[in-house]
Amino acid sequence: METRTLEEKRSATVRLILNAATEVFAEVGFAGARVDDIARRAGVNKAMIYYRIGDKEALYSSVLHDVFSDTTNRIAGHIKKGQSPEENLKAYIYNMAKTMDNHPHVPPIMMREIASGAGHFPEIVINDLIRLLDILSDILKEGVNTGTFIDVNPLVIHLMIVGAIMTFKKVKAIKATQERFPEKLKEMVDGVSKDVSEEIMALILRAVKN
Amino acid sequence: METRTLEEKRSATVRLILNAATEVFAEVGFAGARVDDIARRAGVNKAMIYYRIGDKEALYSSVLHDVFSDTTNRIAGHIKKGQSPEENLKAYIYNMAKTMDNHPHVPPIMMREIASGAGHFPEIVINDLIRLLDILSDILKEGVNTGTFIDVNPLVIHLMIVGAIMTFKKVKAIKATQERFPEKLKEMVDGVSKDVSEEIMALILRAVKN
Amino acid sequence: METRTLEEKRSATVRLILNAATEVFAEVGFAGARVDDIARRAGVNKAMIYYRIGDKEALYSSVLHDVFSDTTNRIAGHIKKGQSPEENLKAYIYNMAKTMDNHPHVPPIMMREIASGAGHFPEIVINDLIRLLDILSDILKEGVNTGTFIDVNPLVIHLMIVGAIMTFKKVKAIKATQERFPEKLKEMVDGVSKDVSEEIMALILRAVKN
Amino acid sequence: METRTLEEKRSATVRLILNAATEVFAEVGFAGARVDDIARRAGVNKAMIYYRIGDKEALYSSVLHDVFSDTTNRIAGHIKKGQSPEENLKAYIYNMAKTMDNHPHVPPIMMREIASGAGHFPEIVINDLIRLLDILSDILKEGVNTGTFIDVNPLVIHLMIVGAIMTFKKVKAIKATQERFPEKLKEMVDGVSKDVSEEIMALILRAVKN
DNA sequence: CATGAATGAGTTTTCATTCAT
DNA sequence: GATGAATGAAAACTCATTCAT
Repeated sequence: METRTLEEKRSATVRLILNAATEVFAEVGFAGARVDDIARRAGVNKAMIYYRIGDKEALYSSVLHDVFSDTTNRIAGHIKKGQSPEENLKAYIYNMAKTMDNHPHVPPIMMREIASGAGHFPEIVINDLIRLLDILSDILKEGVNTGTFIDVNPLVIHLMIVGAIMTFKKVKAIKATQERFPEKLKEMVDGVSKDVSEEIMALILRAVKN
Repeated sequence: METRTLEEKRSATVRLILNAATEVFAEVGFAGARVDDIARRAGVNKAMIYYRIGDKEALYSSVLHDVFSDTTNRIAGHIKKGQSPEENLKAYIYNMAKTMDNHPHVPPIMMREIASGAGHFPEIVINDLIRLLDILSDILKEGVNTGTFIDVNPLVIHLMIVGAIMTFKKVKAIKATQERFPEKLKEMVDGVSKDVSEEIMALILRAVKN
Repeated sequence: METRTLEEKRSATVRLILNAATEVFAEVGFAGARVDDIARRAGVNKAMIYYRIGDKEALYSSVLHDVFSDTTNRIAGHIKKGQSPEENLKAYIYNMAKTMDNHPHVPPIMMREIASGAGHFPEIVINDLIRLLDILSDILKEGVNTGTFIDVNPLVIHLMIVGAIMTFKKVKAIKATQERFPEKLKEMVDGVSKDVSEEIMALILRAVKN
Repeated sequence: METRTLEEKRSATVRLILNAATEVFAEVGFAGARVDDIARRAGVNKAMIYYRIGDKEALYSSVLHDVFSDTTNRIAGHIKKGQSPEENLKAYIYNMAKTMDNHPHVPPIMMREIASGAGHFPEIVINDLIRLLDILSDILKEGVNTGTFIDVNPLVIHLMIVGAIMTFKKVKAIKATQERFPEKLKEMVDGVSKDVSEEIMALILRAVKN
């Protein structure tokens, strides 16, 4: 006796598919993913994927778009004109880390995308990423203007931040899963207070502060 | 007129296979790689791969081992007791970047490995990585002892360095290939003087120096 | 403001479906036809086809029946007792050609049906065809009786007529569509005065006239 | 202990595939054919078809080429300069019929090809057909020059011949298979002395002779 | 040693058909 | 009556791996 409209029903199905696909693509990448597997996890018929979204590539694009589109919005929303460059930089890093906490699929998908030359990235996702870099660039520029920051390349800063967060979170996840995780590494991972973002924030600020 | 021994011929064949396989795995990952393709690029018969090395997984392990084994040695060789922590940290970063220049396949393979939970990493490679972290850890510790550095987590530092280098080099490579590369990004990439390692060295030093 | 009765509405829908189906079956044959495609072209919901007509085979039968039923009537109506055998034979050929002009889907459907062993032809259609041959047979017999024609097999005559008309019309249609249509063929097609039926009429008459 | 060379083995496999494919395409057309079925009939692994020939379309093209290429050669070989136009026209018709006897798959394949707009015909096959028409055209022209024939369109003549032979042979084949074959038609088919080619030869000659 | 032939077991994709509303 | 959602079954196609020579 569910009283959902057709529209609701459809988008619910699409949601199930995208979520399952995101999971699978994050775990094993595009080539490693099995459409069968995605359908099973989504609890829908395999043909439904083709009916609603399209072939495997279209599905992957949808996932990329779905996953990255709001990431940028989320971060952009926390950067404010009134705040000091230092506060904004902190917000940038903090929200980046938070987004990756909430969307644990983003790091692996992103890493693989970069690894394979970003060939799958749809225009729109690229634009999101650029918007993100623009935001960081503005923060850094303002910092330079106010004499707070030294002049640094925003891309390098971004990569240091993201590279560290992304990989750290992934390594931590691996640690949680694998029993044969080396003791030495374990210590290092645990050695990080509360959250990496704190540590990274501190380091990046030291690096760029005048 | 061939004056090569069988042994030489064999290892030459193995070399061809490993090189081709490294290329392919770097480009498209394990799941995306086609044994056919590897054989074709190596210029050897496909059955030869099975005869000499084994199945696809064995081939991948061989590649991982082949690719990572000397990376650590190379870096370790440049860290010297007599040098100041600052100089050693610089050497660490510089040689990391250099290694990735010489082995452009390392970044993508590594990124994908981390993305997929490092399930393929053979023990020996893990050990290499730990040895690397140990080296960095020692450098940082000595820096703390001599009052040069503040106390930071070596893993986070490592990831900031490697994440930035790896991704930057890959982004640069993408820029070189894709024509539809966005203008904004192009500027940022080109904005980096000569080599990223310089920029990163400077930033990391500022971050950790007391 | 619709003033159509339900009955009218229904038959209008059925008409849309049959027309679309005829088109599609003519273009790509039974196996090549997609129910989806037929529904889309008809502008009706796919389920409607099943509701109103039945499965794909039932649809095909309906189309065959729909397409062939009046063909015979049309031709039969033009053959008259009072006319000379020669005039009747001309009428036979002329109306055959005319029918195929008005029902351009008949030739391809018929050709394919024959090609695949006429397994789909419903009894009623077969009977129509036989009635047609009977008509021709009568014309030829009367011609023999009046000393006008020599004794020939009506089936062979029919096939010569129909084979030529059918294929010629199809080749002409192909010429109109394909740009890479060979020059030589183009000339031959254009070499035919006004209508093939004229040419064929003349030839067949020469062939059978005493 | 078969002592065939690799080359022989390969072409034997290709032969098996092409023969099976020809059969199946002739029976059910391109869209109706199942690659699985073709492989089964050929007694080879399905993957072999893709390995040796390519996808279903490539297979179909190969079949068309295989089937039509020697048809033309066969007919061309029987047309001689020294012979009278009348003899050559007879040879044309006779050998056309004979070829279709030996290659019973040609008629249905051709009929379906024409029905679907000859979209699959590879250039080379089209050229074969044109060569055939050229031959007929030359025969007819010479007949006109020597005063033997009236001036007629070779394409129409060709279609009358081929349409009649093709369809007659197919109808005869259907008669042999189907038990519910109508009595009337049966008589007409049986009414044809020995071979249709005789009947057609006579009729066409009457039609074109001066 | 080396290689081309061959294949079993998937994997992606399509499509006629049914169902729930 | 009509329609969009959904699916089972099958079809096309791929690929790691083995085999015979």
